[in-house]
Amino acid sequence: MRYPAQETAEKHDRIVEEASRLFRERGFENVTVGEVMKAAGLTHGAFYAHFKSKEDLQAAAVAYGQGISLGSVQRAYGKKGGEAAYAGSYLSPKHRDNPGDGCTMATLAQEISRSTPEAREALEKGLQDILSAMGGDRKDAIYRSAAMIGAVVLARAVQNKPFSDEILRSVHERLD
Amino acid sequence: MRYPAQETAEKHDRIVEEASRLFRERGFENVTVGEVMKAAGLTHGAFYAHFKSKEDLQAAAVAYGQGISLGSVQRAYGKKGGEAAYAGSYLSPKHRDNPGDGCTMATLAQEISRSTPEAREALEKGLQDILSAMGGDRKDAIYRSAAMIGAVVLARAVQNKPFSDEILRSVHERLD
DNA sequence: ATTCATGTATGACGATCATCCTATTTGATG
DNA sequence: CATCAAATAGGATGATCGTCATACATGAAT
Repeated sequence: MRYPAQETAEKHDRIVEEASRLFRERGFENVTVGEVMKAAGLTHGAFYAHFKSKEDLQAAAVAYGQGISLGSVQRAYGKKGGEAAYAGSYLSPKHRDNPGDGCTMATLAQEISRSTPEAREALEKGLQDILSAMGGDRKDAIYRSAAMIGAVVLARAVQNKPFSDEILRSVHERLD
Repeated sequence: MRYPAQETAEKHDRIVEEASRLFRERGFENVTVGEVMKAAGLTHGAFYAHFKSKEDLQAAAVAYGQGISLGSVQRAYGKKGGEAAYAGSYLSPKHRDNPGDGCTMATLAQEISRSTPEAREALEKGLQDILSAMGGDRKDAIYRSAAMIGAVVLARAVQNKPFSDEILRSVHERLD
């Protein structure tokens, strides 16, 4: 590599980060390669020097997003009462209202289901890692994850704010 | 109307039904207006005699799908042990493997979140109706719905079959 | 300093798709 | 039977977007 290897790697990472954020905000289909590159401070033509295809980027963005989520879980569960604290922040209006900065599964899981094996693999590995990090009974971890994801998905789909808040609160109460 | 009103209405319904099925199978963005019309036995040109736009059709398809789901809930909860029976069928491999014939929220909720107010309204009304039909404690109905939807979403996203089955089973056990 | 593989920018291509246009067909109505 | 609004078919249009081609810039290696 004649370009500084480090800078290239940083640009690569920035593309993935911006893609991950944009995808979570608007879904894979509603974000163009050009937008991602612009957000990363480059033009669309340079994209294919970094990724084989948009689908390739999608898989990388899912893996990145799952990594961020895993970090959140590890950080929360590392402290006392982490399980409750994690549920509290996951089921917060803040998380609901900021999908671009939140859980990848709660924004993209359905689209990923219909996506490439690579993207699905990235989701799956992330989920397994998260379940491990949650520790305790595995069935419990699965159940809690499903309930939290379902709650945020519904809370985001609903337009009526009180109803949306009610969904978050109801599931939160049942998980304590 | 010079065309038989009944036949026209039936065609209208068939378009919505086929659209609902196709959208649930592949998502809004991956189904074209032409495909829907073909599935309904018509050509793409006739579409705009029935709907204002594709978005209009999406909202109608969501409303239709939610209506079907409401019927399922009402039918199950009308019998003794209906709550358990409903969870059993919702969390079944059959439901997971046939999204085109299943719950609209479990396939399209995330896309609907980013869709028109009309589509979101259709989801929201359907959810409220379903929660009412589930009866009992409303908080309980909400949390059961969130957990079931989250479970199916995750079970569909995951590629490893045993893991996918495990997700369905784990959530099912916790709901009994 | 010269070289040259790696990145980057700009523009173009080709495919897809929602939507519109126009001509044609249908059958209820009078 | 004649009429004509409603419905349909088939094609055209215009926009979007992933991807590629070409030319240029960069700076590590020699």
